Amino acid sequence: MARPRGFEPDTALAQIKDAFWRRGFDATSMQDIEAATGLKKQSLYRLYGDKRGMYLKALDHYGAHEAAEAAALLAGDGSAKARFERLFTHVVDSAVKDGDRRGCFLCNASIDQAPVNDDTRVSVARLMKAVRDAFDGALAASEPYKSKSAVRKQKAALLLASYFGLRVLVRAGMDEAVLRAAVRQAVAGI
Amino acid sequence: MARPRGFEPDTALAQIKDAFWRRGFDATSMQDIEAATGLKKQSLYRLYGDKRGMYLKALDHYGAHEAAEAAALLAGDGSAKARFERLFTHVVDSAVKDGDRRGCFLCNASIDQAPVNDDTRVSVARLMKAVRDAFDGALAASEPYKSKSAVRKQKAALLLASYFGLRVLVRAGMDEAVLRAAVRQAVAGI
DNA sequence: CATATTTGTTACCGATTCGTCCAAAATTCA
DNA sequence: TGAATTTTGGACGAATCGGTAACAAATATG
Repeated sequence: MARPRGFEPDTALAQIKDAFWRRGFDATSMQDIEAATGLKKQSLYRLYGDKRGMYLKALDHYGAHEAAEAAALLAGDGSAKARFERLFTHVVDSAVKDGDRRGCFLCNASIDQAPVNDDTRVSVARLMKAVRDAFDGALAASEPYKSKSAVRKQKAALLLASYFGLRVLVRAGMDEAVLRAAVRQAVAGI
Repeated sequence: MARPRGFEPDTALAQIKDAFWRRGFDATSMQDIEAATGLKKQSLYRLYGDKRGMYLKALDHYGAHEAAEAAALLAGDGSAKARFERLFTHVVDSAVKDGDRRGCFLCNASIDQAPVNDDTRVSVARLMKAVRDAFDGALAASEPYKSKSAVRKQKAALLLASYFGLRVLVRAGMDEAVLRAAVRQAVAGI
């Protein structure tokens, strides 16, 4: 009894996410979002609320897909070292081979929106915690990290910093040589 | 034969830098800059050109001061490990004790402006190269890095990533425990 | 003192922003 | 067919944006 929706809300949200991911919150106008989705503002506002709502939903979408995919790479089989090598190499490969220089949406949001918007800050904190847990879990796959939680915490902290830093370097356009070197050294220390 | 300037251009630029540092390029309006400096737009435009010019000059100011100060910490005396411990500990201390959660301006610029603005991208690349050189130089203070440039390059790459990642975590509001742990593990690997 | 030049202040410009409102067209189900 | 609901489209508004022009105040030099 009602006209059916002419598009898929989830793929539209994925397109919104991509727009925010590339250019950040402020530099992405509603016009940009209309162009990215092929929809009109009316439909967008009705479905996702205001621009901030779209951004937060896009961030959640990132957590449910890209971040979860990364967590899956860490949760696979193999030693702790093998798991992190998988993740870090994947990051550099997609940057170099696919030319994906968007970096990490969570990382981008941490820098340009978390400090100025409360809702974004709590979303970022929540997603960050999930990433930390995934890192911790992957380390716990091998000794001595499995039994020694203190050294595991410390190692996980450095891996977390290295991971985000790597993705900053990717977005900054750093040369492949440096990215590869960082990955090699990071996994060598596990 | 002309009226003298009623303010100090360098301190005004430092205030402009602080504003952009905190909120990024887009979220910082000319009104914000007026408030930060206590000057009127006319004086600002006359002295620094347009908003983008102010941003680029602020970025340079960061390179000449904060980044140079960090390089000085690395260029002091002591072993390579001691030098990086100095730098990394300083980062965490200023975040925790002084409550400075602005993060790294160069890192912030890499994420929110370098991908969308050419001038910013070249400035970022230039500053990033200076940081890399400083890291490489500090590593070369100790063996085996002094003689083995291959392992030095690799180690420097990870330290660079760890450094930027650490500063992202700072801006994201990460707990002191994690920051300290990352620093301990980072210097332990030197 | 007078003139020249820079600074500081106010007003204003056109463009763009996000968001709302309203009406017409489209489409499915009763 | 008619009722319900969505999409589309434009118009609109209030606010803010970056940037410019014009004018008054101040000061150094002649």
